[in-house]
Amino acid sequence: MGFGKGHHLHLIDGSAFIFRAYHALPPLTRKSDGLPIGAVSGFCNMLHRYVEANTGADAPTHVAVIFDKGSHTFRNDMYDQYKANREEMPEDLRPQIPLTRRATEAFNIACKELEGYEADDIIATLAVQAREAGGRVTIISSDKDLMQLVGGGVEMLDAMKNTRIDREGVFEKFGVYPEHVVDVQALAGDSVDNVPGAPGIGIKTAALLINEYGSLEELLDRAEEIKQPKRRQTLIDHREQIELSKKLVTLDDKTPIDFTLDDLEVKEPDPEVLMPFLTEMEFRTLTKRLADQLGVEAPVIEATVQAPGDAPEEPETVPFDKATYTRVGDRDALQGWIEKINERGYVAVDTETTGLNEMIADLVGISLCVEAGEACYIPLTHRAESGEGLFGSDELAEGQMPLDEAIALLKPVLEDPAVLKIGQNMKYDAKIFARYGIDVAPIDDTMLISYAQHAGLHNHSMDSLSERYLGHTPIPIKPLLGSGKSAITFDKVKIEDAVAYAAEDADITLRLWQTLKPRLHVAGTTKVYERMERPLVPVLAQMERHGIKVDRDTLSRMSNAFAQKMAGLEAEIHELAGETFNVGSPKQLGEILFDKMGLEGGKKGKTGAYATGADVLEDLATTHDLPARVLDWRQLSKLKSTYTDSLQEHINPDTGRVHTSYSIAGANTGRLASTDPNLQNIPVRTEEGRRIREAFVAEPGNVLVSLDYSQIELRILAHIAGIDALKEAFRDGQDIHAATASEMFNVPLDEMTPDVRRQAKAINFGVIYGISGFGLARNLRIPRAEAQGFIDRYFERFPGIRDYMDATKSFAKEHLYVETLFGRKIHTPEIGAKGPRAGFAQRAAINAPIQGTAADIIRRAMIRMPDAIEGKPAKMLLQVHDELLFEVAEDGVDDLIATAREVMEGAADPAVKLDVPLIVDAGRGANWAEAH
DNA sequence: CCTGTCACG
DNA sequence: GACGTACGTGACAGGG
Repeated sequence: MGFGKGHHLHLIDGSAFIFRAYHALPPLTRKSDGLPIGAVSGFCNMLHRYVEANTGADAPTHVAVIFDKGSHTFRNDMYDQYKANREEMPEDLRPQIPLTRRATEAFNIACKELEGYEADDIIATLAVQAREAGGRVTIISSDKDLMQLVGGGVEMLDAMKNTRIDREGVFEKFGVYPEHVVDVQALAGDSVDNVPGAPGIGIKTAALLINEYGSLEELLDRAEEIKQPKRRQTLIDHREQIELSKKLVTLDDKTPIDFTLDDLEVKEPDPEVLMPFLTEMEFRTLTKRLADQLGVEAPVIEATVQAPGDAPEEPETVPFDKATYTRVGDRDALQGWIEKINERGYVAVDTETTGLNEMIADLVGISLCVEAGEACYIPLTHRAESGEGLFGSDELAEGQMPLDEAIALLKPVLEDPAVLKIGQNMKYDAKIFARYGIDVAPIDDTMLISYAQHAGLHNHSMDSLSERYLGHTPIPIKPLLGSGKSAITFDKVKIEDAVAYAAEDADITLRLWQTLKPRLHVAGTTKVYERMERPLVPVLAQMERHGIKVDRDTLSRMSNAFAQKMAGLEAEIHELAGETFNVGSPKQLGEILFDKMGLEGGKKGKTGAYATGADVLEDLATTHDLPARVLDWRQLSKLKSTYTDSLQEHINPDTGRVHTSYSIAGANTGRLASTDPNLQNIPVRTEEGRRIREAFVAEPGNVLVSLDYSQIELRILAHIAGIDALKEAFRDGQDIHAATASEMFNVPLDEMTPDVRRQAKAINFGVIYGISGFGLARNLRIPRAEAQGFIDRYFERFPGIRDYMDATKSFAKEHLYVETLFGRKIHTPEIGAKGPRAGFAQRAAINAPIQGTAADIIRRAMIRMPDAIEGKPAKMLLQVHDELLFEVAEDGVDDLIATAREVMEGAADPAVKLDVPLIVDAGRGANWAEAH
């Protein structure tokens, strides 16, 4: 007999249960592996309580838990801003979503969802069907959007407050009966779902109007009759928006569900299914309680003990074994993996490519891992082994699915907001995927998770993390690719070998994630990771992909000019030396200078060679021509080889631009590092070098705009050390070095000489670096005693600086790390060292919070920048520690400068309230030399 | 592969 | 009292 009179259907709003459970409980994790499990635990308890409470006379005959599915629904097609202001799902909730489905099934309760529809629509469909069949319906939810369904046997139940809502209850809430709820909602809008409604009209006014005119349509048709002029105009002006709002809030009660009410009949839980699930989740109390109630033996849950603090975990229970890795060669196999991934809610991903430069390298294959030891490799463009000839075959190897097909299948998962993609250095993989039209999100990155908790302790490469935390040495790539001239690219690797290598990388990545992610919390750097490391990945990927235009002809002309000058200098040098030798060889040069010419001051280093650094040559240059020529030659040689020659090699043939790569976890202090090429050390200090920046240009119709923080590290020092005199000088906008000099030497500002100012400037910088008399003496080329005198006077005038330095050193000694204002931790394991290393470690500890805080601030600015400049004709191209470089359409320059400056100057807010203002200077021009 | 040198903040 | 010493990076050339 089908559902009908006398039957009672309960419809549970699954998402509401999940969020309530998530927010009600602390972030519990599963003991054995650290999987976040709090929401699942709360969800199960709520289900259990629900079952217990519904066994009496009024028990339902049918029940289902309804979930949302997919983030894109028909409402997004109508209105792209629908629910656009929703906050992203919390990171630790995401992997729990699939588990709540399993929990529902484990309790033997029907669990329903439908792609492209919200849970509310399915609830509406079922409620209407049940009502028409003559049955009763209780919707267990407090969502006001569902109130339009109430009436004719349909009621709502707020499980938290245990209150039932009938027609009168709806009237209390909305001022209208259920049939007019959508009219009121259409007018009032909904800020939670981002439904616009009519501006200035809330629920009260909306109900008043609907009650007066009878319906929304009537109201809109007769809007002219409304007496209040403002209200009248609003309704006339926003008619379309109101009608759209009504469509958005109206539930679809005709969703194409593939089951009937009869499928939802209440069933007893099956202990054979429920117990194993609860055991797997390691819910001790609930397992025991339900075992008692169901009259079965409670299964034993191993009491695993989590390793304390930072001690390495117990060795992995699942050994690494390449035999467990599978090769995915066709559509069906890949679809199987995608199902597994969707079920899990997370997946470790790794790409194999033809090279290390992600702007050029092509995709060769993809590996996936969902569980320790369960990984696969999808070969895509491996070449067939060549029968003869020296060059590999151009033919594709057998047994690979077409690249396009794999991309099309994987795109929805890799872009699914409900599936977390885990990688080691995800920026690389994300850039590769971006070139194939996939925008990978959301992500986690094991390299950054490690960096956020262990900067300064060890590096964060997969090899060292695997050794350290998994006790496993990954398969080296060298034997597969060879080295030197005979090296091959990954597409020439035998697929069999590639499976073992690539799948293992994904396997390791997943295990590292399981091990390291829960420890972020222990280290207290979760916020650092989530707000300052991970969000930077897409921002940098975008900047790197965009690149900066570099004019080859300019560089080439400079190279030629440098070569000519160098040849001239070389001839002179040989002439002066009386013989020819390699000017570029410090060893040969040393012998010429100190042995042959017999100059004074030759010091041999630990290798036995004379030191010939710039400082040595500069001393000699006062009395001899040869070292002076060598200094000139060296400068030109540096400019030519490092810049004018090699930058040309880095111009990408496809884009005509230079694409650097930033390493996020490269510098211990939180700074970025730029490689291949390094665009953070383009010359600027000498006129000759600065001209290289003329080759960095904007596209026609655009200009380059440079914004840089003025004296950011000194400002941070003033704040952290609490130096009132410095803070005031900054607040008054004074020349800080002159102000320092005035304070130190009792010279009025208007009598300041450039030389006194220069000395104060050197001291200011010295302080940031952890000043020493020797270092300052060398920098200023003054006697050491004099330098020490300066430092003593400085500390006398600014005693807070010495206090800061002492406090930082003792903090480092006690904790073995120091911290930035934003909570970034930089470990200082050498702080207790004896001998010369002690000094190094102490100065690094003093410098790290200052340099690191500045790095944090510009990171925060960069993370906010894409949203701030969205829609503007501007692109962020480069970061140089305290500078951001943009390429901007000519008519958008002023706007960009205003916007970007606001973001940069406000980047510390609201996390940290600085006592000194942050000031950003701006410049613009056709090239980087002009803009800087 | 290591060292010295030098470019940047 | 002696010991070395400014902080953080990356690229290139020479030389084993």
